[in-house]
Amino acid sequence: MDAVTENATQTAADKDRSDPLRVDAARNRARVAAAAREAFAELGADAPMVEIARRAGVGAATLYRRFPTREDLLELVFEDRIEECAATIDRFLAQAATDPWGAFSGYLRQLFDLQRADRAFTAALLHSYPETGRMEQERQRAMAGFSQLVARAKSAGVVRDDFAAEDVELLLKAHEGVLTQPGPDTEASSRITDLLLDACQPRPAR
Amino acid sequence: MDAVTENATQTAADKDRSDPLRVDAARNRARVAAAAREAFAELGADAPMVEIARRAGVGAATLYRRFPTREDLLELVFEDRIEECAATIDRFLAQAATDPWGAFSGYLRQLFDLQRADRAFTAALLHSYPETGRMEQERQRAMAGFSQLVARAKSAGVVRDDFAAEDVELLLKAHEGVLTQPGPDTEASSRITDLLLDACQPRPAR
DNA sequence: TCCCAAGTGGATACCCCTGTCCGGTTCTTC
DNA sequence: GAAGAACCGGACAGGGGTATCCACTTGGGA
Repeated sequence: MDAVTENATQTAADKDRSDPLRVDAARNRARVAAAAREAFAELGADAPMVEIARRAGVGAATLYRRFPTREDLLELVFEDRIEECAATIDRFLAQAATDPWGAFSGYLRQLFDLQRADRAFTAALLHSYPETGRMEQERQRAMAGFSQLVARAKSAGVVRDDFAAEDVELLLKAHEGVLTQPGPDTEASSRITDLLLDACQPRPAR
Repeated sequence: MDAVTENATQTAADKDRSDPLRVDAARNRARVAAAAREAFAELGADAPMVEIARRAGVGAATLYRRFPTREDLLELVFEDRIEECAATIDRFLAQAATDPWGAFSGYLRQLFDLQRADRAFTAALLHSYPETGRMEQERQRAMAGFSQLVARAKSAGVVRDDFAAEDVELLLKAHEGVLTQPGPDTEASSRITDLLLDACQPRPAR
């Protein structure tokens, strides 16, 4: 664990507490966050809590004191990912004007890449958080951007008319299925990616 | 558990033993098999062994004596499913002559239906058993039949040229992903089914 | 420097699951 | 219908995970 991000970002997990953490507590909190990021990406959203504590070089109690539930930890980590999605959408929105299909497919491929790199990514995106934290906010921003991408692609006739922006959920789940099943080779992932993207295109008259 | 299938079919699990089971043992064995079928379909291939024993109204020891490993139990149950796949392929092969796309898509829809009805179905089909039991045999028969279906559909120009019969594995995994993720509604399943089938068709020139 | 609230981590209780042991029961054979 | 092999299932050991407790340590204000 070299070069740990020492800035302990205050999240919803302890938004209620007004007084700042003691320096050692803040350090441990950051370590736990980093370990969680790593463990979730590698092991999935159901990575053992003790494993996260172990990676952080911290006792289980310390972890639970700062993050009482798994959800608290997940939320912290997932915010990064969702934010990443929301951030990249802008780049592709710019592209959409001249290259609707490239923007549409490019963004989806980007999502699939993230998904492949992070075993917990799908859970992050699909887990609907009822509470309206930054998480949910960013998620909606990403969805709104994608909706525009879809609308542009549809009006250009490069995406099937009955495609809905919400279908992205379906595509992610499908890709997840390929990644999850035994033998999660990159080849299968890229193959299903191509198939799924093709499925988004207008159907040929038959 | 009414009207249990009392005929204790001898499977590979105890193919070595020559002398027949005692009647009470055979009865329990059949009960375990029925319970396993039910539990795997409902809970997935990782259904707890004790749960199966409980449903069978049998002690854990009895279950383990007859089926030392989970694989033995899975194999028994999966044989049914695979056999079902292999059996239905013939029906669609007949249809393929006059309606290549209908046969191709019909068979895949059939597979997806089975998958939806049985949470362990995908594991049954995708788990590659190295041993050449009846299981593997039937699986290859099903694959051979499907290959013919694919060949016929491709030569008729209704399935994309680069589609390989082995891609069915990919399609099943993708569908499984949609079923597995939270909110396994039938609607999502049929939506992804349509999308995946469309993806199998020849791509429009673009 | 001293003090104590904040913080820590190892120990622990509990739960769920797997797989085995063994004293008691039941089938089958003679 | 008695003997004994086959069989039964509750009890139990063991492994891994979650979450909590508590005696000890440490940071930072007075």
